[in-house]
Amino acid sequence: MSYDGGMDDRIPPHPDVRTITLQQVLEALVDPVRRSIVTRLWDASADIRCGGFGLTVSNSTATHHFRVLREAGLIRQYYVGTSRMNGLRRDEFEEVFPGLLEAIVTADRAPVG
Amino acid sequence: MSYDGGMDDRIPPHPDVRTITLQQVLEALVDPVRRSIVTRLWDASADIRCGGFGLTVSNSTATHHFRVLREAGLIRQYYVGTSRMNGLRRDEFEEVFPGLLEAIVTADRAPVG
DNA sequence: ACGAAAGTACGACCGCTGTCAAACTTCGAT
DNA sequence: ATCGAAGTTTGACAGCGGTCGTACTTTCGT
Repeated sequence: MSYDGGMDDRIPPHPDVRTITLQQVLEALVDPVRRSIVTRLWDASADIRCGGFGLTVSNSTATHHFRVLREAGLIRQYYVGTSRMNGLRRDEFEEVFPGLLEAIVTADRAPVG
Repeated sequence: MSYDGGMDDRIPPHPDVRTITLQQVLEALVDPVRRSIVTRLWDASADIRCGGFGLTVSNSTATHHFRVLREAGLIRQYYVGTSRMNGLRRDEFEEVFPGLLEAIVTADRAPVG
């Protein structure tokens, strides 16, 4: 079974959720920019295009961050026109690493008590 | 109030648990060696001295890892003779970042289903 | 008092990663 | 057909972080 949302050959394949390693996930989430992306997606009711996050880094750097998140199995990407959409693989992820994403998102939102 | 276990001036001060940042915690836990230390302490019923982990790195590297964990607020260190003991600051940590440590330890233990 | 045990401190090295600029691609609208 | 919008790719660069060896400190046991 495939885990790619749409069959758009412009997007490299998404990893099967069972091949995700904690190492990759932590390497992805240790970066503040990438963590902000995940947190935004966690709160969002709909998928968000790359340009819609208002990231403070250059386009090429943003592309890099999204790729790391995709390869870590955290987000799913697909094209709509010229926009690359990003969605959190929330439920799949929960099955493999229960509680992890929620704990990190919660921790990220509440830096001070 | 102080958070140092014993007043041994050989040990640098431990951070107050309220000053811990998620950034520091993730930077600490992204390293496999340090994660193995935390997992061992999570499972252990008693504190463990630095040499008791059987780390595959040199002594100076091990010292470095323990310092990162201490400064991130994850472990508490104190001397017993010439042995530096390490204990997980589990309950304090749970108050600040609920569910985080358990999620990571669980994820680390079950890489494959 | 002496030596071994357990770590620490200090530099040095090296690979990895986040960053950017510049050139390119692909699609949509005019 | 052309132009702009949205991202990607490539290459380069800089800084950080894990690693080690060596020298040092402190404590315990004899």
